[in-house]
Amino acid sequence: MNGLTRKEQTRERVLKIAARQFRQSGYAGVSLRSIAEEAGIKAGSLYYHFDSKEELVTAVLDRGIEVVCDAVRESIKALPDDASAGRLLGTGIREHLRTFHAHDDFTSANVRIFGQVPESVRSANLAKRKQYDDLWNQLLQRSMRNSGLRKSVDLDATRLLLLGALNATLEWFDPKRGSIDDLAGKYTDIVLNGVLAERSMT
Amino acid sequence: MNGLTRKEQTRERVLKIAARQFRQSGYAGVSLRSIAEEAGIKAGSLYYHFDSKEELVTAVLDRGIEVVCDAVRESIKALPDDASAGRLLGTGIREHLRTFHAHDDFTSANVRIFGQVPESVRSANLAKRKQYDDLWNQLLQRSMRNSGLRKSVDLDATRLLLLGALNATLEWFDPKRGSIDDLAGKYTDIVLNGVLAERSMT
DNA sequence: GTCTATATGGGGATAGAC
DNA sequence: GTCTATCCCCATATAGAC
Repeated sequence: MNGLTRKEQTRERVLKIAARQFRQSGYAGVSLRSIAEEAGIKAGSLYYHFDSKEELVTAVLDRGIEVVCDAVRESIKALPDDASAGRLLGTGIREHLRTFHAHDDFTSANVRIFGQVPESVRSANLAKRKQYDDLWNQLLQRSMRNSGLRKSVDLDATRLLLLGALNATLEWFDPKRGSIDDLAGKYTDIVLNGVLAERSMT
Repeated sequence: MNGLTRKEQTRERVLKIAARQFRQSGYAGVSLRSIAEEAGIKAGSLYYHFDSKEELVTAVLDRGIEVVCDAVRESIKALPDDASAGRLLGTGIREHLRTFHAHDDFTSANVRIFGQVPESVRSANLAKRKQYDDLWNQLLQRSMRNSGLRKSVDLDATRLLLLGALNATLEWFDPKRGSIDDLAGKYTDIVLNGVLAERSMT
């Protein structure tokens, strides 16, 4: 008993398989036949669970954002009001990476195929992406308000640099060659303190 | 006269069209018919220029790396031997972004579809990717040798963070809302100096 | 260099049986 | 819930005319 009806169980199994295949082969490179085959059913049966290929890929893309957005939001809530900029950003970075790689088929499918799905699918997912961007904007503004950040840094650029770097880890990270938390620590250190031996402000 | 034979001109036109379509629709989402149609020829005629779809996409992927690798290598060569870490990294970052966005259909196609092309195509392009990674490793080691970088920073992590962030700009950068050189300056400042108001080394 | 014609196989989606 | 059967369309690649 896991609280899911049989229908929900099958839907869940299909979603996971679809995410992995979309990640590996792209949106057009995956056929409903191949998803169904791996799920142990026939292609026509998928239409009992999803109205179309577009609805199926929409569910995959949405989950890729939701899991990370929810996890980061909750981890930040648990911090004290006066948490330092380093603590805020370190927590956000670590939690993003942890959740990202714990659901890597969904998150990677999102990052990889977002730009190649039909327009209606893309715009539906864009709303969720904006929510996650907003969460990071709040995080950065809170860090700035506490006088924790240099006043000359551009918060939009910081968010874009950071999330771009974090998302890119999906393309190379291998848990056999290092832990997620080590990686989070290194990335946090670089972004907080920079790589120069002696700062050279302009 | 641009020094290209008629055959080479057509091949060049086809490559540019293919790059844009692959970027937008993914590898499997692009048909030779649609490439040919946009190029003003018939699908069968493509086989006079390329042996297969795989050979065509290989040419697109390879150029996406080559243009950037060549540009960054040349820009670094022009620097004095004792160039500072800030100057070395600033130049590399700026030149990467400039070339990346000057050939964005090729570079974006590479970033987006590398993970979804047939294995033989991917491994052929991987050799070129390694060359570019090596170039950045040299750049970072030279910066470190000049005692320009903190000894505790992990150079592999720095390279991965940086190139990940730079590549991700393809997904959002809009020249109408800011210049490439401004962006390069902001990214360079963040990576060199960090975002914290006061450094907190661990 | 590009064309037309064709071989061969796979795609999303639907209808109705069970 | 899942099946089979089917509609209609599109894919890569080749052969040979021009």
